[in-house]
Amino acid sequence: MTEELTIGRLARTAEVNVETIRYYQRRGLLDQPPKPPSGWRRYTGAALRRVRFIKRAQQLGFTLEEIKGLLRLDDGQSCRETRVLAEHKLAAIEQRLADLTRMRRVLAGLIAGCTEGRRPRSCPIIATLSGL
Amino acid sequence: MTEELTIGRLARTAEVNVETIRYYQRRGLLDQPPKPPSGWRRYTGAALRRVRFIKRAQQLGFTLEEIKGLLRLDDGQSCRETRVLAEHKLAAIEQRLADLTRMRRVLAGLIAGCTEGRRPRSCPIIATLSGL
DNA sequence: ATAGAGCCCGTACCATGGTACCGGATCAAG
DNA sequence: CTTGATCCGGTACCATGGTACGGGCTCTAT
Repeated sequence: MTEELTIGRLARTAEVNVETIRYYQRRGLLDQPPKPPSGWRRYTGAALRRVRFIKRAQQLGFTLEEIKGLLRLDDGQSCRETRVLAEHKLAAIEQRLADLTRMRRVLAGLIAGCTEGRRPRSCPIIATLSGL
Repeated sequence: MTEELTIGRLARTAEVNVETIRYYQRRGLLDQPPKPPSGWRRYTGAALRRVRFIKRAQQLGFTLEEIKGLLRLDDGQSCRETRVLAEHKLAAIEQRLADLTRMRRVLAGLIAGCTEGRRPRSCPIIATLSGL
């Protein structure tokens, strides 16, 4: 019953468009379940989890190609290769974290400055950001 | 001399394509300096700083439209409006930081698990990521 | 058993952020 | 004063990540 996932249900549950599911299948990020000789395809909870993973990874800045790479690791049993890839991703994430942290500090400082009622000649945001 | 920035020099210095400079001008993110009656346009250090700012903001996940919004704040003297926009950006950044931090924790844990030489039936990365 | 919602498959279209290419003008070095 | 690099302006094209649509088939609820 929980397994009565048609493509539409799957899409609604994962909060994506049906077309997006099909697109992921075309892109090879998602298996297309076999089609019963005449009828509708049925998807499992695994497909749902996979779609959710794709969306989450995307929000973190991974491209579909990168995500495909991550997913492929599951099939190949090369744990070492997986680890290397994961380490690369980790390094990338840490770089992004550092950048964002810097940006946050600058923005928070600017907002504080504005709030204090200082009345700079021009808003300091661009001046400051331009020279991070 | 430092101001002898033709579009090509500007692009090379900012490490972007000449076409990208033109594109930013078309999109209204960058002013096109006046063209001397017959000759090449000259850019100032301000343009260089602006291009660098755009690239940095992009790396942090801002779209060109959003960046345009940030830059427009400089012209309008509405410090209050600026602050509100900056606060929105700050909130967005903090959300991204939280997501990335979570991702980092998960990835680091997985890598540690792999490194320990545990020999799981299948690489645990996808299984784990799918259920963040 | 029939209406209407939902699936299937293929193809076309869209927004974003660029890149490439063109013919012609301009500049700078030798 | 020529030659090769670069600029100008315009238009065309590209990759990514979808979204829309249309004609036909399948389910399910009444």
